[in-house]
Amino acid sequence: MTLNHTMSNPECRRHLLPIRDALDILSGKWKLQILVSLLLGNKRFREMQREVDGITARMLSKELKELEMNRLVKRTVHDTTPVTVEYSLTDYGRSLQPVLTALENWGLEHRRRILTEALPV
Amino acid sequence: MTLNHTMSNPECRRHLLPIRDALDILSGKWKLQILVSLLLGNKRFREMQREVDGITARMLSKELKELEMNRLVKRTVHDTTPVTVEYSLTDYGRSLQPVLTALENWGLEHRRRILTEALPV
DNA sequence: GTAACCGGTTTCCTAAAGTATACCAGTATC
DNA sequence: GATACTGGTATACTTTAGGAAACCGGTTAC
Repeated sequence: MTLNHTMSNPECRRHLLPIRDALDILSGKWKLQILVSLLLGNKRFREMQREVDGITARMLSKELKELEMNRLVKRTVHDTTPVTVEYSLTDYGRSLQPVLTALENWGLEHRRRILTEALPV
Repeated sequence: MTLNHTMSNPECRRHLLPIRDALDILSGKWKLQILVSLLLGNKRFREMQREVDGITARMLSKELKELEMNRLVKRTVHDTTPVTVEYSLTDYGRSLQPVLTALENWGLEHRRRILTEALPV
C-alpha cells in the first residue's frame, strides 16, 4: 500500500544535517532578535539590552558569545574612557538575510492563513 | 506560542513576529525529521516511529498533533480492520520546501566554512 | 489462550534552557 | 560621598523539553 522509503537513508540525512545546523544557530529565545537588532545597525552592549525587551545581561552575553563563535557577530573594543564595546554583523552574519526573508515570508503567509481560518466558526 | 516580547522598534517587530512564527513551527528535536520523512511519502504511525530514528511514541504523537494543528500535516483514519491511520503533508506543508531549501543551502555553506576554518591550526 | 501487531496515552523523571538577583571594577556627575 | 553609567560574572532558582516505561482496547495469527 504505502511505499517504503527508508529514512535512515543517507540521502535523507544529507538534507537534514545542514538544515539542523542552520536551525541550531537560530535556536533559542533571543538569537533572532539580536540578529535583527544588529541588522538595523551596530550596537553596544547596554544599548542592545535596552532594545531587546526583557533580555537579561546574562542571556545577552551568552547569546552574543555563541553568535561570535559562529562568526556571525563581531565584537570590537574601543579604547575610549570608559571602554566601549561595539557589536556588529559580519558579512557572514548578513548572509543570513535570505534565510530570514524566506522564514519571514512563510511566517506572514502562515499568520494570514491562521487568521482567516479562525474567522468562519 | 510564547512570544510577548515587544521589541522597542515597531519596524523591527513587524519583521520578527512572522520569523518567530515560522521558527516556532519548526522548533524542537523532531518536527523537521517528521516533515522530511513525510516529504518522501505518506506514512502510518508505527511506520514513522520505525523510520525516525530514536523517537518515542509519546513525542511522535505530540509533534504530529502540533503539525496537524498548524495545518501542515493531515491525519486520515482508514476504516480497515484493524483501523489504520495515515499521515500526509498538506499542500501547505509542502509549501515549506523553499524555506527548508534556504535553510539547507545556508547550513551547507556554514559547514563548509567551519570545516575550512578549522584546517589551519 | 497468548503473543504480537495497531495507534496511541499516562505517569514519572532528568537535563537543559532561561530567569532573578546580586555583584564586580572602573569612570564620570552632582 | 552617593548615584549612575560602562560591560559584563556568579550563584541560585524555576520552567520546559524531552526520555523511559508501563499501559490501554482492539485485532489477528498461532
